[in-house]
Amino acid sequence: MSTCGQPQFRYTQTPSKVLHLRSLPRECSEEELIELCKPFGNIVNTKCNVGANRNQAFVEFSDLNQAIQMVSYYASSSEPAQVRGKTVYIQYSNRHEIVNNKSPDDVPGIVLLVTIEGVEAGDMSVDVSHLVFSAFGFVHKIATFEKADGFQALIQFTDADAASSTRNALDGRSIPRYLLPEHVGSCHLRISYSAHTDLNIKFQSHRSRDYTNPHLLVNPTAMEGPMQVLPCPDGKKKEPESNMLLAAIENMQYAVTVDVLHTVFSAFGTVQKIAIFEKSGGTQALIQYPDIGTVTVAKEALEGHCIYDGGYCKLHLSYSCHTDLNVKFAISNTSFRCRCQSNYQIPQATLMYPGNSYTTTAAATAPIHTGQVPAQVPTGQMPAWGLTLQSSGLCVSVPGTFPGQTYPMPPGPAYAAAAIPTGFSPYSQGSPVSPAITSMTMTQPNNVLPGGVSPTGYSSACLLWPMILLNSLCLFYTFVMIILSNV
DNA sequence: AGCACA
Repeated sequence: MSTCGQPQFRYTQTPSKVLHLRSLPRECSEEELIELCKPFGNIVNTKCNVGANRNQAFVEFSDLNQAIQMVSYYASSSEPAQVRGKTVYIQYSNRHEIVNNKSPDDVPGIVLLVTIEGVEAGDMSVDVSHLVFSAFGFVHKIATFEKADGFQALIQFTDADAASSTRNALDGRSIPRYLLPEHVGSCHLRISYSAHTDLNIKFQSHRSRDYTNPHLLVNPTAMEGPMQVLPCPDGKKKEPESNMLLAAIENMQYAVTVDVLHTVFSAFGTVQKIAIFEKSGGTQALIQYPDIGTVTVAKEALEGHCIYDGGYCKLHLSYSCHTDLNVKFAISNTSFRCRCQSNYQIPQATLMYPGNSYTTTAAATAPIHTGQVPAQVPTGQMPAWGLTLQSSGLCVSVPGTFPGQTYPMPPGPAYAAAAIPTGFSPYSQGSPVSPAITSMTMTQPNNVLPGGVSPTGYSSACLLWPMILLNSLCLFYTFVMIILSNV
């Protein structure tokens, strides 16, 4: 008959290492929850957004005493527990452990959630993400964002197969070092499925990309970067030596992309940043090297030369008065009409460089052996690692084709020699290209330059497919590098 | 503001 008349105490009687929190702000994140509770102990599990209003949560401490400390602290504190300034109420749960009976991580989908702890958003561009994840299928969309504990990206594939093989292959692995800034410590990928079914990318920007829609507008705010790198007024052009090369490109008969410039200028050392812009009716570019010496070498070697045979895209080089490009976002493709590239450490392929007697093998040399000035390489020589991957006999999915399909590596370099015409896009050299890719690209007469030389820059009329192919092949290299770096 | 498959 003891009618205590206070049924609410029922919930606070038995201590539990699981706490029940209510009156949380809407969409309260796990991070915010942990932030609130971690001063009292070790949190081993959480469950957020529960209840009809999704404003309740559970937090499980590793030890009962930790839960007791938290409850008793706020029971006697004059300051209530708060999240985003909203008072939350804490009590012991009537259960003793959190059961996450449906972990969303295990529900397959086409969108992967990728976390890289210790990597900040600025360290990992969308392009690098694209590079890494395209190895297993066509990446449709990418959205990146910064979390309290690191960098996260949502990667959308064509189908669940591509997503799952990517997850299986890359979860727990690391991104090749050369794709990230030097100061980055660990770069282990943690991959789970996202609950998203279709990412809604509104703009192409430094944080998000929709590769299925090349006509999507570039976020105007993201354009600030390239706008800030406009060169000095003409009068100030003749500045003392600097680590920045200003290139005026004359007779722009063919597209000159950051990829092309990167390939050309990487022959002399590591290219850190590239920006292309229009200036007084002409095209100019700024190429940033780590040091003045490299600029000097590149300037002397390339001054007056043409990127393409026949006097096309003639380079006029001078020292820029800038010392550091402020590039706020990076796009490695001209297809978005925003040609600006920062932290350009993506492996590129060989570019025929007529007008000079050698071929730059940027793929093999520039990103990996930084600062190296390669000796002259005979035209047509394969990048060293192209050979390596071919002889390794690995079976991988060839990007740019149907995801999930696997192709055995053709033995030896004969494949490339047989399939690829002279002067074809350098990406094909030393890389196993599916016949579908080869023929498709070859049927683009616009890609073939006088003298049989094909630029890596494509005519603007057919940007999408070449863009995908280029990126995909590039990514394929990266994927192999991931494998190699993990064996 | 009061206990769970989002």
